[in-house]
Amino acid sequence: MEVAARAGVSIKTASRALNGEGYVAHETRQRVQQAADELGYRANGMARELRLGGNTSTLIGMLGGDLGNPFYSKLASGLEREVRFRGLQLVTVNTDEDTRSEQRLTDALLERRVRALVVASTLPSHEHLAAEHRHGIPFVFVDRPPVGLSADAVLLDNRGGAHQAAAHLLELGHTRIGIVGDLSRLSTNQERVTSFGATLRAAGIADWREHLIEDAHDVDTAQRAVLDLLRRDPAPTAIFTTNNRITTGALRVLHRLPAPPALIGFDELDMGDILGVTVVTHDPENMGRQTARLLLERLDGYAGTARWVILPTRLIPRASSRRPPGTG
Amino acid sequence: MEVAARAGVSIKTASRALNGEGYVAHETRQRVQQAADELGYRANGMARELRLGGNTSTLIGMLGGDLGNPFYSKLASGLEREVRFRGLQLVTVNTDEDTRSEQRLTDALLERRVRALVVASTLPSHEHLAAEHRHGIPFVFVDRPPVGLSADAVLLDNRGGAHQAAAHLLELGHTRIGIVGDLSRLSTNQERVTSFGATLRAAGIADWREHLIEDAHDVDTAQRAVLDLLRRDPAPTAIFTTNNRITTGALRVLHRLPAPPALIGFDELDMGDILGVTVVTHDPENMGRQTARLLLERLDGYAGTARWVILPTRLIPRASSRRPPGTG
DNA sequence: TTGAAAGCGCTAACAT
DNA sequence: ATGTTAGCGCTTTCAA
Repeated sequence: MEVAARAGVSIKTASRALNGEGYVAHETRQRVQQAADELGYRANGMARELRLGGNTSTLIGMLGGDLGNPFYSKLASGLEREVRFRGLQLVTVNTDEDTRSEQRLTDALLERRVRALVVASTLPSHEHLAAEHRHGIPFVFVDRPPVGLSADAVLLDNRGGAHQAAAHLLELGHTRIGIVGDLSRLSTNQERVTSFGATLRAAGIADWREHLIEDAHDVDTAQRAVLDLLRRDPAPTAIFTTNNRITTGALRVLHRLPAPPALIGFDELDMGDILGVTVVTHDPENMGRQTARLLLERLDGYAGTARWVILPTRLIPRASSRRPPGTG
Repeated sequence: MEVAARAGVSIKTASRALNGEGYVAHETRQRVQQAADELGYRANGMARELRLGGNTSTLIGMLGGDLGNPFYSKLASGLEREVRFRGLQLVTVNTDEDTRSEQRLTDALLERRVRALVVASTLPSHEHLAAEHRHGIPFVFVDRPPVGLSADAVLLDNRGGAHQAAAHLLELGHTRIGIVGDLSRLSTNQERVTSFGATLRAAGIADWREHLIEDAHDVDTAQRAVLDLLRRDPAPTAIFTTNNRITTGALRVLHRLPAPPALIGFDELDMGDILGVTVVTHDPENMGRQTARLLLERLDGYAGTARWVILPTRLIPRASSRRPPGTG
């Protein structure tokens, strides 16, 4: 250690001084501190952890496909606040929904020995994590469940939420309802779409898939999908959008229409109340807290079977669903 | 290395096999690979980097006070996409605007030897980073400039944007204009407020500070501040909000009013066009790209003086500022 | 094609 | 109160 030399002490004494361990003469400590400052010295955390055996990291990794989405950022924020109490730090990485990226970033986090990993994955399978998981590093999956791997998860009641949305529209007399969905391979989307459809079918609407458009993954695509639905004859009198981005796209189209169809979106919107959009809402920050809870219990030694927490959703009726089927 | 033992080879051979270096017998490689799989082995990135001397990390750290804010998440996303081309990975940490947290997280990232650091700091000074910086690890400050330290930065033309907002309102005939600002210690806020005020003063409005409320850091506080302004007699006929959160708070109040004052907000809003809110906008993703550019040039060896990039802002007039001063 | 030894920066254990 | 030795898991260098 360069610092030790400059201060004229042994390497170990320098270490003691810098780490504030006892048994260092006042004057020595000062000399070391000064040398360190002059050199711009910073302890090498990697070497320390390497020496200490690897489970001293205070880093929790979180991996997500689209952490820019307010849903995930609120989730992360709830999680972060919770783990911070325990002296743990959250680092997040964004995979941009790119599978290769997700692989590489998972490796990077794991190789750097994060203490635990929170995964909001878009991958179709997580078997590549199985070995790691058996080795003891805790994973908690959020929003989307682990596949090919038994691990803790915090999920939404997607089926329940979609069911409420469908029931609400049926009650208002709608029978021709369009659905605009996200990537069809995503489990969240599948659950929302199929549950919504099942409720329609149970009400005697057998051909609900006629008005289903999926894979509208961004706002622009969603806009086009909604336009497509509206141009049909007869056009749907109501539309269900399966997430916040898609709802945004739908709003961009609908707000220009003199007599727009009814609208229900999954996920609350920042301006949902102002815009009067009926939504199926839930509490992302609470999701973060639940995630933290599972994580911390694992860190505290719980080694039982994987636990899944399913969080409730709630329908908030607002103006956008009050438009009766006749108006369109 | 446990794997080596299990495969019955030397530790070095195992290393070679796993890293795909040449000169390993086919059969040996397979044996090693199998042993690794069975053991759930994962290379220890810390040990590798330690051995390699420390500048092999592919991690870029980004530190922000409120990465959940769409402004920062868009910025991060622009940055991420850019560095990914270079095989670099972005990890972000959120300090929740907490000074102690910011300190600790900076240390954590630096101790883990990230390759470079992007800082959206809320600290009043960054002198503690000076030594580090001299040591060669590149910093790029975004949104808020470095203080007590000479480093690259990507900033917004806050003064210009605020000036445009003020000029726009003056042109429309407003003379009693409320301002709701963020934390007064933040340089961004100071620039926006003082520039806005200077433009008013130049137009003969000397008492503009009468209608200034600062430190409205979250949506709720902003709501209360706007209500406070509106209850005054005479109330302002227009309001300028210095960031997206505050604008959101203002909208919550104004949208319920029969004859709301005019409104201009700094930062674009997700639903800005739908809601018809006049804003001073800019391009956060581009900010991320510019940040990446400065960063990568440093990584490529540029060692010249610090460079500041100031990005333009643009006024988008929409319905919310078309409300004339007489209406309120 | 494989292996042995040394050392990256650090700290625990044991001297002194 | 301070120093020495060993070793964390890896890779580089040199040898076999």
